[in-house]
Amino acid sequence: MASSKRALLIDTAQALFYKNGFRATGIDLILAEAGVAKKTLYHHFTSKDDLIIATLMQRDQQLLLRLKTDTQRLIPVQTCQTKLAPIMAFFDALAEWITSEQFFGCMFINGSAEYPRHDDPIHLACREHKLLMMQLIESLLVEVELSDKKSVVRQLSIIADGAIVGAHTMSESDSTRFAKIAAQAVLTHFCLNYTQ
Amino acid sequence: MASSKRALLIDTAQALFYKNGFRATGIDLILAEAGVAKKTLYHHFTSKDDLIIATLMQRDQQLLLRLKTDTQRLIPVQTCQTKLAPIMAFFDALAEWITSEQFFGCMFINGSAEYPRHDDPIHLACREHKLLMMQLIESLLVEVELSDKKSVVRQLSIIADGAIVGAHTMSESDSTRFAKIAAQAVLTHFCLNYTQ
DNA sequence: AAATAACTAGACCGACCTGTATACTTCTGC
DNA sequence: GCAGAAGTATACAGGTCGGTCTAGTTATTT
Repeated sequence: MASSKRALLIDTAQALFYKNGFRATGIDLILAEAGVAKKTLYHHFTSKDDLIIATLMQRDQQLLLRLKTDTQRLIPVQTCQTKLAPIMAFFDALAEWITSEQFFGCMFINGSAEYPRHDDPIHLACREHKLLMMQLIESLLVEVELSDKKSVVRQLSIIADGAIVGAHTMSESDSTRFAKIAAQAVLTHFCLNYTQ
Repeated sequence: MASSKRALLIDTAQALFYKNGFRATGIDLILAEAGVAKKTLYHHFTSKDDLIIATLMQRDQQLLLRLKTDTQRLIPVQTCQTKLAPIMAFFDALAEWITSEQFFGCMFINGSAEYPRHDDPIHLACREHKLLMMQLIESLLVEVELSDKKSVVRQLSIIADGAIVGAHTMSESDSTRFAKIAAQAVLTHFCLNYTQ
């Protein structure tokens, strides 16, 4: 195995950063939790910020993969029109994630909150994830005929983010239910071939 | 004046916390910026967390007042149905705030991100603000006949939060435009007496 | 005018932070 | 089997953190 320690460090850091925040989580805690020497960390990463970005990149891939997989699994159980099933299933996948045991909001929204400067590499990494999330939403709308697809993608992205924030900030895990309803309303409004 | 220093400290802290984050902003920087002695800070506040909460409470009042005022001002220029004008004006007020010079997201979303534990006093203060925000949205819907008002309030609240997050995390200030469109779609869908 | 409250300036504390250096050990590829 | 990479353990540097303390100064109130 090339560098299992590197992977172990990222996994440990991810759990701690997500649960407690980036600035609140010290290097020493990560090292103690992972059982790894400090020298090893700085062998694989140039700085804490570098570790944060690597953590965000892994989280990005894992979360998108999870949402994609869960969405596909949930498409068949949708009761709506076939072409809308993928995007509706996406909101169910979102609900599963949000109501799962370990949910502390979106790591990327949290990251951009802790590193507010728009030119900060960490902030930019968070932005990158949100762009990929929008691409995922767009990919689930390929079969849907919309009067303005770009606009609908933006609207659904906003609704998804709002649901995540609502669930975390207000500790109300049922926000995805309302997000799905809002998404349906948007799709009804802009779908050219919609049948209730 | 009872305690101008206390007000000065809160004002200074608010600007710095908002721009740079809570944990990233040290007590010493606030004191230097405000030109106030450390002893004075700990005369008015028991701890940094106490100052943070006082800051959040002031911010809560100021932001809600600003949004209420701006909403009232923007009601007359709405082109939609009269009864929907208040809530539509709210999304324009949101847009004015988001596109204003100094915007670093929602201080309460950021706060709950930095203090993720749901029982943390700071997290709870952020939650409180979001509840008041929902009350504001609800108050703008009094004249609107809706099939399920509670549900619509939640949906609009989610859309508003999504717009704020989108503007900050993705650095795209036009998110409120799409939020307003989504809000219109939701209202169209649930409004009993809607006419386009 | 006296007393009390609010304030300044700055030293200081212990804890914690990121990151580096030293010295040694284990693993791994050729 | 040996060289080099990757690892451990730990001390340490240099700084910042929140918070306390002392001592003296200004304001306010009665």
